[in-house]
Amino acid sequence: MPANSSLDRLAADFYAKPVVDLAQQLIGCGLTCDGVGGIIVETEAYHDTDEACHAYNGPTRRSSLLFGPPGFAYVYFSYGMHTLLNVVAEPEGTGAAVLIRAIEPVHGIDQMVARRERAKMEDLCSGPAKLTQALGISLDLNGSPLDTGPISIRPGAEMRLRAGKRIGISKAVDLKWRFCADGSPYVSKPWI
DNA sequence: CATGGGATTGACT
DNA sequence: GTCAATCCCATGC
Repeated sequence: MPANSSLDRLAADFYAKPVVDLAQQLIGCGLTCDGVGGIIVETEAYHDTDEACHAYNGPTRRSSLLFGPPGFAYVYFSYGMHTLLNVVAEPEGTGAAVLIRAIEPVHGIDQMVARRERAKMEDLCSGPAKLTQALGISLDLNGSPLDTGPISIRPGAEMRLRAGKRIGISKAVDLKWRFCADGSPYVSKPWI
């Protein structure tokens, strides 16, 4: 099987399920961009019924992608210097996405280290903006399809999960919509 | 057209 | 624990 084949990727309809379920099922899956990546160990769910979600106020130019068909990358730019990777979830018409917060580095570690010079292994991808930097994911990948584009997600082993509150948001902070692989050292820091 | 906020990180006290 | 950096986009005049 070629390293970047689309045949073993998750099919687009895999993402057409409730976003909170998808967020848990993506833990343990493989995420790569142009062959560089690793195992997803931390995610958060966002839904248009949820105040903290960009889709909360209905489709706009930025968020309309979230209401489209599932299985696409939604790349969002924040704080003037950081890009965050999301996966569009739920059937077309529902605005929802899973934020990929951390991965365990596996493939192309040399490239990741080169892109993030001062990083140690545990810090390479332990945060949503670190991960996009290490994989070379930028805003021009916004809207790219996960089943054929440079970003790919493949099924992986099931893992023990922990759930907790989401991080870095000011609204709907009590929802337990953050998930991570239990005991992984590659998860982003603050754990409630 | 001007303004303000944000799903973060890294450096410093 | 606190704080600045810095840009896209939604909102409002």
